[in-house]
Amino acid sequence: MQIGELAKATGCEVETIRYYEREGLLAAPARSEAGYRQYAQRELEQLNFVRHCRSLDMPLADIKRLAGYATDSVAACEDVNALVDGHIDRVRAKLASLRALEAQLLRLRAQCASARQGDACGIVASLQRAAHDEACACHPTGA
Amino acid sequence: MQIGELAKATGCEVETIRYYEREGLLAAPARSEAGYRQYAQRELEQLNFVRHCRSLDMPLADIKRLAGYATDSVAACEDVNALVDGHIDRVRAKLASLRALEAQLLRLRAQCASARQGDACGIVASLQRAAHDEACACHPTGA
DNA sequence: TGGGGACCCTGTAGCTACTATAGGGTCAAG
DNA sequence: CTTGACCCTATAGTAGCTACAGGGTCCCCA
Repeated sequence: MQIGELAKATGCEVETIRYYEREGLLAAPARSEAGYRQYAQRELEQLNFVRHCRSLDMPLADIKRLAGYATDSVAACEDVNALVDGHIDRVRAKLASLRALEAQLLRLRAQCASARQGDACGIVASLQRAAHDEACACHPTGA
Repeated sequence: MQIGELAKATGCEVETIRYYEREGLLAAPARSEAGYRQYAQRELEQLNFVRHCRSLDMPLADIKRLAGYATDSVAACEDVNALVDGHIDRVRAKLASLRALEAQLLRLRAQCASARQGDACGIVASLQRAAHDEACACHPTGA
């Protein structure tokens, strides 16, 4: 299998495959006489493993470690769990901050008309006021 | 005000301030004889505006446009709303994908013991099985 | 046999929003 | 006159790709 076929089979761009190889996530494959990469079923599975982990948004470094455990998985349970738990924590933290962000943006969005100053859009006015108030809080005598 | 004081006043790193200036988010300030940047209240507010928008996770390009509307805000309402709405959409899409991701990760986490194969951690086994199944689906005759 | 198009190769630069150096100059205190 | 804190520019690094540039290979069709 050439790299293009592997790309089609996995839904992964050719450049991305070469990138994974450079980064050590995929073993360097056999080469044809002309220097073309030659892949077999094994490498297809390896790449699918990586893509599956990436679809779970795991960082490449974590995937590298997981792949290591895949060949030597005895007693790696604790490490694997720690890794997955850490990832879950990160996802949850991001979720919490995005939820707060959404609420803030919706509040801001509602300012368009309600905080309008003359012809100026209330959103911009609101953002400016916040910046001004913070500036005054920093330099109480400066205003 | 020197750049260090501005940094302290806004909670923004000195390098970040210089970066914003390079990127055109902050106007180039006056300079002392020695070439030191000299900031006034106006620039403090400008930077607070940027930081406030960044705390809403707006991309720098959006902030640049918003800052433009701040000085010329008449009739910009539609553009501002489109910009904010677009950002809200992005945040919501990210939220949805993160929620799905969290659920997937929790399912995966539960595999540790339940999908265990011999001594191997069930999480790794589960990821490997997924990769294998996808590989077989791609090449039904190849397995 | 020659030409074209599809594929492959390496190496490097770009993206976001910073952060962190390297290598220098300036300024005020002691 | 030195020390230390500050400032300057320019460049490289971060994550995970993506997109070239500039070349080689392969295979088909006439």
